[in-house]
This record gives sequence, C-alpha cells and structure tokens, in this order.
Amino acid sequence: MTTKTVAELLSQDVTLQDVTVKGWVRTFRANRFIALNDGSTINNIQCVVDFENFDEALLKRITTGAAVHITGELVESQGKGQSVEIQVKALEVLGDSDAETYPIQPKKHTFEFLRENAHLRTRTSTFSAVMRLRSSLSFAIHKYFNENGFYYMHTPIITGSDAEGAGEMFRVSTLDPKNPPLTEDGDVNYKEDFFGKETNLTVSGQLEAETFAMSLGKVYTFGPTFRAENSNTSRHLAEFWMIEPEVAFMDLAGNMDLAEDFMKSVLSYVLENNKEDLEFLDKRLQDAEKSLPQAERSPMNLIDKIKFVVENNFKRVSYTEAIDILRNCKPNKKKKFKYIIEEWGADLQSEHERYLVEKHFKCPVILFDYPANIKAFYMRLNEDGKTVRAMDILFPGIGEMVGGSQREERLDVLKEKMKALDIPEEELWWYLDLRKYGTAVHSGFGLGFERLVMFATGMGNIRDVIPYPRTPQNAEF
RNA sequence: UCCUCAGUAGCUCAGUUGGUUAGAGCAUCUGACUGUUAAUCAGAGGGUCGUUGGUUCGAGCCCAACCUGAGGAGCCA
Repeated sequence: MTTKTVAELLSQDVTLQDVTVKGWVRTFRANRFIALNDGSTINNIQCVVDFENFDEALLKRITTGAAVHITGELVESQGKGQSVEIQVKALEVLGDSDAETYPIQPKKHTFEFLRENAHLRTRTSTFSAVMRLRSSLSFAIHKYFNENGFYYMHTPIITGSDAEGAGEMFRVSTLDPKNPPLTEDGDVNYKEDFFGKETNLTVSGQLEAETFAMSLGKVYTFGPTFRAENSNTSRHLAEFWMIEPEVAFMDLAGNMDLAEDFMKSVLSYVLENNKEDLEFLDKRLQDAEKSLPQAERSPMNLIDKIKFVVENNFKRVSYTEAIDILRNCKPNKKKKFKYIIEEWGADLQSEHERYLVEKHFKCPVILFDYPANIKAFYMRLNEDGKTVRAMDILFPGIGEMVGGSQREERLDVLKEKMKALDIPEEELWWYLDLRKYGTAVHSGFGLGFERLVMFATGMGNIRDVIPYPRTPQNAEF
C-alpha cells in the first residue's frame, strides 16, 4: 500500500481498496466530510468519515489546517460535487491546527491579509494555483531555451561595476557600519572592504551575458535581480527574477522574433499543462469582476486573453509611428492626457503606452527605434544618428513586459557614448574588449518574470505572484 | 519620492451634527441536526477604535505628527 497524491487519486476511474493519502484539511463539514488538499492539484479530495464509528476526541482534532494521514477505500461519490471520494477506514492526525488561532479560515480573505501570512497563503486555492503556474512557467522557460540551442548561464549576483545604469543598487559590504575605515579625505575606504572595492547586488546580468554570447553564441540567464528604487507600485519589486537571453549575430528584427516566439511558447505550455489551475484563476477573476461596473470589466476572460496572445501576431510599431498615432488621437487632442504629446522625442508615459495597447491596437505591441537620448548607452545607434535599435514589448494591463535592444558593436561609437554620459572606461574595460576583439552584431532582451506570471495568472499585484515579496519597508519572512 | 484613500472583534465592514453600556456578517466555542459542497438551526465568548500628542465638560468621530496598507504617478522589468 503506497501513499498516493490527491491528483493521482482524482484521476482514477476504478475503485481501489486500501488507498492512503496525506494532506491538510481545508474544511470539515457536517462532522462527516473532509476536503483534503496536498498541493498536488487545485482540487480537494473528499474523505467521508462515518462519525458514528469514530472516537469523538479524534473527530474534534480534524480542523482547518490540520495535517492528516487517511487510509480508506476509493469509491464512486454519492454526492454531486465530485466523481470519487475516499470512504475513511483509519485516520491519524499528524499535526494539529488550533482552529481559534489558525489565520486561514474557511472563508474569503483579502490578498492584503494573506500577504501578511505569506507563509500560509499557499494553503489557499488561489495562491497554490499561482505558485504552481510560477513553477510551470519557470520550467517552460528553460525548456524553450534548451530546445532552441541556448546555453543557460549563471551571471554573478554580486557585481563590481556600478555603471550598468539600470537603477539604484543595494550595496554589499562587510565593513562595520558604525565605524568604517576612512580614506584621508574622510570617505569610506572600500579598499578595506571584503572585495577591495565597492560592490553591489546585480541590477541586470546583461553585460556579463554579452560576454558569453560573444563566445557561446546563444545564451540566457534566469535569476534574481535587485533594484533599490523606492518604487511603490503593484508592478515593482526590490528583488525580482529576470530572464535575459543574449544572441550573437542577431539584429533587432531577430530579437523581436525571438521575444515574440518565446512568449508564445511559454504561454502555450501553461495553457496545455496547467488547465485546472488556469480554469480556477479564470473563474476567480470573473467572480471578482462581477462587483465592478461594466466599463471596468475586461472584455476577455483570462484563458481567452492568453490564447489571444499565443494565436495573434504582436503589433510592431516604430517610436516615430507611435508618436504620430498619439499626436492625432482623441485623448491627446482633447487634452485628456496628463502629458500631451506635442513633438518627436517625448518620452512615452504609462498613459500613452496604455492607450496604444489597450485602446488603439488592443493586442501586445512591440515599440522599436526609440530616440537615443531616452535609452541606455549600450544600444545600437541607427544610421539616422538620432534613434537606437531598442524595443519594448507592452502588454495590456501589465505595461512593459520586455525591454531589449541590439547592442552597439562599434568600439568608437560606444566609447563616444560612454564619454558623453560620464561612464568611465576603466569600469567597463572588459565590456569594451568585446568590441575590440572579434566584435559582431548581437542583441538581447530582459523580461521581468513576475510580470509574465501576473499576465498568466491574472493577478493584479506583483506581490502576489512571488513567494516572499521584497518591497520598500518590507522584508518579512 | 509625490498625489489620493484607508486603518474599529480573528477576518470583512457599519458606526448619524462630538454625548450614556461601540454593532453586523463570517470565523471560533457550546448544543441540535446529519450525504454535505460558502451545510443548516439555537446560544455564547471575543474590542487599549493604528500610535503619540492636542482641542473639548466629553473624542471611534475634530486637529497635528508619525507608522502601516492600498490605488495611481515617477523610475523601470
């Protein structure tokens, strides 16, 4: 007699003697029906107890959250809600759960409350579904790259260069903060620090990934990334996971093809492999939307939205075309935008991106060829001398999902750009070497993993798609 | 960091122009019932009204500062 998972038992269509299962009690109804879940599936298995034949003291210990070991017979259910159930022969409480203090009650909780109980929130249907999808998406990502000839590269978490320009960084130091060694000028002397220089947590693995692209050809990183920005939004974390492919001999058009193919591939993987979780999340979302006014409800349900992305081409629009569309659109002319688009060169605000994606094109949009002065130093300058080969992929409801570019491969142009932005060459000598020795066209992009999970689960807050979110003023758990 | 809103029972919320003993639903506990699916019925317990200070005869309610959370903006992925 082996222990089976709830998922295995629910997929049985024959009656079985002496099955045994271990899990946590979700609800115990009418002193007879245990809804048991072990994380293997969104669904619970119903375990039926003949309370007349069980010790009353034992029955009292079957409470929400308790861990139990059940042995019994898998039979066809007499009730309506499920096809099979376990007729319990023996029950052992492995771990009691005090119903008075257990925070996860058999009732609806707000996500804010569950966030404060993040160590227990995966015992709810919604969060277990979200985390199973997160796991599944991670696997799909590795699978995609593996099947397409990419090498998985581990870029360093602690970095010595502070010139990446992707945002504020977290300092890594073993110096005594109360009494740090000082230089003659009175500054902190990082030469005496652990690494003999200032070090930080990485904000991007891109520059290091470029070094591997220029030797192994096609590589990707998928790891934690840190930004010390004081961002308080539902789309930002101080610690998040980023996917960054980097490919030699690939131009911007190839980069867009890769990003689009990649997104479609991983999303169709979960459509196929996480049906039950997606159906649950879809229903949850529809229930939540019932309380919203008609205008705020989304026109498509979750699964249709994912299918739409998988089945339709992303709209590719140059920055210049986008500016034309925005300049002539109704909200701009009627001055409904907070920032009115007047001329070429303006940075696009969230409201503009949202208009393009949600109102104008109504599908994922790839914007490319941005003005050079609003983008990073390493992006390939176009022949017009004023735009760079950058691309952003914008998703409805999420905003920027992907940011990428063809990298500047010409040593002189790159050096000039760094000089203009006061980036010291000594900091990135190794990065410049890539252009000095055997330089070549190459491109890559960064994709915020949590934003992908948000899209695939329909969750509205990024703090609810990562196990333990790190945000300003919060590093609990 | 900025703007807006919120913080009252374990949870979700109500609380009138400032006025006696702060309410409801769910959850919990006790009892009844027993093939339930958010079970049902009856009863009970449960509160430093975010914190500190102020105004007032009197503050859950008014004022100030701070803390925490949410939504939006900026930054970005």
